Amino acid sequence: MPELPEVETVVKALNSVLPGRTLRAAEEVGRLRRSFDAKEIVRRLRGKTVQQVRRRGKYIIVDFGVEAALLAHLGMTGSFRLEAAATPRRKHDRAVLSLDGGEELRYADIRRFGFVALAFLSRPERWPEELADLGLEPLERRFSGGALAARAAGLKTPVKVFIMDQRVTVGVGNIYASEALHAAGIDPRRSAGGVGPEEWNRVAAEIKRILRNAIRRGGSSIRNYRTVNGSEGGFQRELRVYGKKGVACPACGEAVETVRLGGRSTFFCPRCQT
DNA sequence: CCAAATCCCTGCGTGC
DNA sequence: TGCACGCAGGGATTTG
Repeated sequence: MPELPEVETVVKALNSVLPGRTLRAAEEVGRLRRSFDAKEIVRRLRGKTVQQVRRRGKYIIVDFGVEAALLAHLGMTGSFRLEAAATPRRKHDRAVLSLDGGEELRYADIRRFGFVALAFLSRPERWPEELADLGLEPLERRFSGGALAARAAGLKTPVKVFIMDQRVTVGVGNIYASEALHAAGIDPRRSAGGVGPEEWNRVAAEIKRILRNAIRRGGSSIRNYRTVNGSEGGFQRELRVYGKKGVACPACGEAVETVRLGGRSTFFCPRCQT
């Protein structure tokens, strides 16, 4: 399931192939969470050339150097492929963008939790308005233990739910939240408001370290995640608690336990997370 | 205002 | 082999 490292990997791959390519046509093949309005996309972007591909949290923005841009979210099972137009389409392809040179950028999404849609930039290089409420980028300098502590003050919300809240920190999803709290030695069930300053420093540092490490590995391929060329990431081999219920904690040997927080399965070691 | 619950969607693993 | 069922979860929406 795509979180920040997976989205970052996809953005890097798109950036190596899309800039300089011109949009010729768009076609909706299946419904998504948001409408892929092919007619309107063509009206605003046909003949326009991709300038760059960016990321904000788990959202992908394709810039054409004009007010209109494409905004995409991979949801749980979204993926992009760049293929020759003659290559047969696949069962779960939902949206197709035809480019110059006889190639198509195809968006596939088994469960339709993601989307590709038109978005508008108040001015070039700014973010679409619908991303205004997003929180700090965890790999930027401003993201720190102090910033997390300030936002968490007085909150009863479980710390794991808190660090997954996209209004606080972007890009941390269910896998990396469990992994970061394990590395930081914090019990995911504790209330965010009760976590101490030094503990927040550890949480922030571990989020940064784990996300960077996962980006180096090309993300984690759990279930359906694939990068643009169809290959899998490698970070899933380094997961220490996620998906490991009953397995010995790599740090202390205690069996990993699971609990539901915020409606999501959460994995933790009852001995080394306190 | 906040937090918890529900929904969306499809594939996969399990039990019978 | 087939079928019912539970589970996976990011984010929007609904409910309490």
